[in-house]
Amino acid sequence: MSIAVKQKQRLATLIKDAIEHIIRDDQLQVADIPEIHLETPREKSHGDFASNVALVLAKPAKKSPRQVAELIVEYLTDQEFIEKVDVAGPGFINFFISNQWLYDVLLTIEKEGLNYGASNYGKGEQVLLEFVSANPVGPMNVVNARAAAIGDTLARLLRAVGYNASTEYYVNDAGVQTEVFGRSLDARYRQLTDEEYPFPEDGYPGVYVSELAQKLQREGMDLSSMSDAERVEYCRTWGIDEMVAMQRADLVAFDVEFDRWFREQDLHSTGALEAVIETLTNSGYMYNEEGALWFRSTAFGDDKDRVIIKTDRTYTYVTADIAYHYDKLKRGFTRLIDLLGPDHHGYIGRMKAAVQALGYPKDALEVLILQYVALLRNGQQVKMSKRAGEFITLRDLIDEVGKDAARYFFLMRSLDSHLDFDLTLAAEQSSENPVFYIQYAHARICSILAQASEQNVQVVCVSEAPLSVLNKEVEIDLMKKLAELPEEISAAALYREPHRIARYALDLAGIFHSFYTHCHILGEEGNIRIARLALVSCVRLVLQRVLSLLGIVAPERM
RNA sequence: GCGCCUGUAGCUCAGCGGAUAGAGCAUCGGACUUCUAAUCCGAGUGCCGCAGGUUCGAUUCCUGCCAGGCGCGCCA
Repeated sequence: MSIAVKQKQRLATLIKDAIEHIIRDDQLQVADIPEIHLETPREKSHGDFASNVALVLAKPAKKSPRQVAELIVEYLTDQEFIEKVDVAGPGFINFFISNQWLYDVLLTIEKEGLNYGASNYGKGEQVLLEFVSANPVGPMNVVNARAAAIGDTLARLLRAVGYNASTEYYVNDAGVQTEVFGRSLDARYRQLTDEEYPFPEDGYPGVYVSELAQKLQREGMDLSSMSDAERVEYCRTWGIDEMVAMQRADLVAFDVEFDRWFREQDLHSTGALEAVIETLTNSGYMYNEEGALWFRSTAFGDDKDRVIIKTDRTYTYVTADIAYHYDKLKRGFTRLIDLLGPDHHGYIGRMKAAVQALGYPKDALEVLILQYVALLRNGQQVKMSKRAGEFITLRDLIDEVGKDAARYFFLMRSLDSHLDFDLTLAAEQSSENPVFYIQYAHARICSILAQASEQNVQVVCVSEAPLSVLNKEVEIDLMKKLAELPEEISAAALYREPHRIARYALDLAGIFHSFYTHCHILGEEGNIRIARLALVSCVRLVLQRVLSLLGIVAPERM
């Protein structure tokens, strides 16, 4: 349990004891005591922690909130660590407590190091996080890039709170689009020797297909002796393997590595679709109508039933997706998280229905919807046309603004937010760019610590440092911020809100920069210097911790 | 028509049941003989889309409406 949470519990217990005592003395008539909730007020004059119990208790007690608050304060047993208790505003009880807990935070950070803030909420539960899963017939776009950053950091967060999280990329290598892709590649290949050769009307227009054709000419098999069908099939499989390899390489450059790349084709070749259809049929959720086989997803709240086998006896894409999710569940994952684009929200109902029809609980599947990204350059929206094959890819983004800035910009907003990504700002290496602001804080600390060691300044471990000299306002602010991290990590992981960590990093860097200006370290002597060195080394560890959760480099020099 | 997301400072967005609604950018004015000025300090700005409801208390929860984005196939 984090130090901050411990303080809250300590105070909550005191309050509860006081209320019980008040009831025993018949000063207050209430049926039961509400849950005592302690919060950290944003306003410093409201103390270190505050409680609203009196406001909640006022009505059942038929007294004014302030009267209740006064009564509680009166009954609080004296504690050494409590310096002052106020009743303020409409009836809040504000606690001012001694700084010892903040020094304990520093000790904890030193002890836990880069694991600071970890917990065991997940208790090792097996979670499978699926994200990106872009079609292997084209480069990844900016929504895929956003999904990559969010999904990857979410996985890191889930691991930090004790889940056994795996990541997976589903490769749609079996659909009709892959056949179109095969024909497109074949046509471009033929055009290398025959300029007149026609390009399919429904073909993929992007230049990457032509580039792939040139690579095929250099490295692939000789296609001249093949039949038309053989050529297209070869182009399809060879081309998709190439595309997948490219996607994987781009994601690696983005510091996103998947535990597994799952091929849809494997479901088809192992008979997984037939198997899942049989399972659903045996459970009574399938019926024939108008020459097609339907899944009664409305039995679980979906808008309409879904076709599983079309009249032409082929499967719909939903069929493979159901088989895929069944496969995930059978592998022992008790919670599946899918991170999808906004155009897939209609898909939630049918997949949740499928999971239930297969005998698993409804919330075994959790679908997170990511909203769109608009790219801005010099204040103008960047126009993209998928038809013309003109759009900014993940690779372009990394080349233009760098991996760290790109990840930060995707992670700084909530999933629900329609993100405006300002390329000009992200590429800027200046104070306006939040990424550099955070990294600069880290570099500054490294510089101080390096100079301390050059100058043979005594650096002791936190447990031996005279921490009680850390009592200036900005020092307290800094330690309080450090104390918040464990709760921030839990909230970010459990509510699937990675942007909390991006914001936390920015806040922490801001307080550090202010501290840096107001409090010198190497220029000071004795206890102050020793204690501040201990403090900044803790700040450095925490910055490293949050940057690594965000997948952003913590540079030693800038 | 139905569904999802959004509407908060000039701009981009936090906050999502509590006390005087915040941050960055933009604007203006200060601070480098001392650990990196990629920094700091100060200044001001808000019918929290509109209207009801729940509550001791609503930007936060509920309902309706308005506006914007995106979906709604025996496509994937």
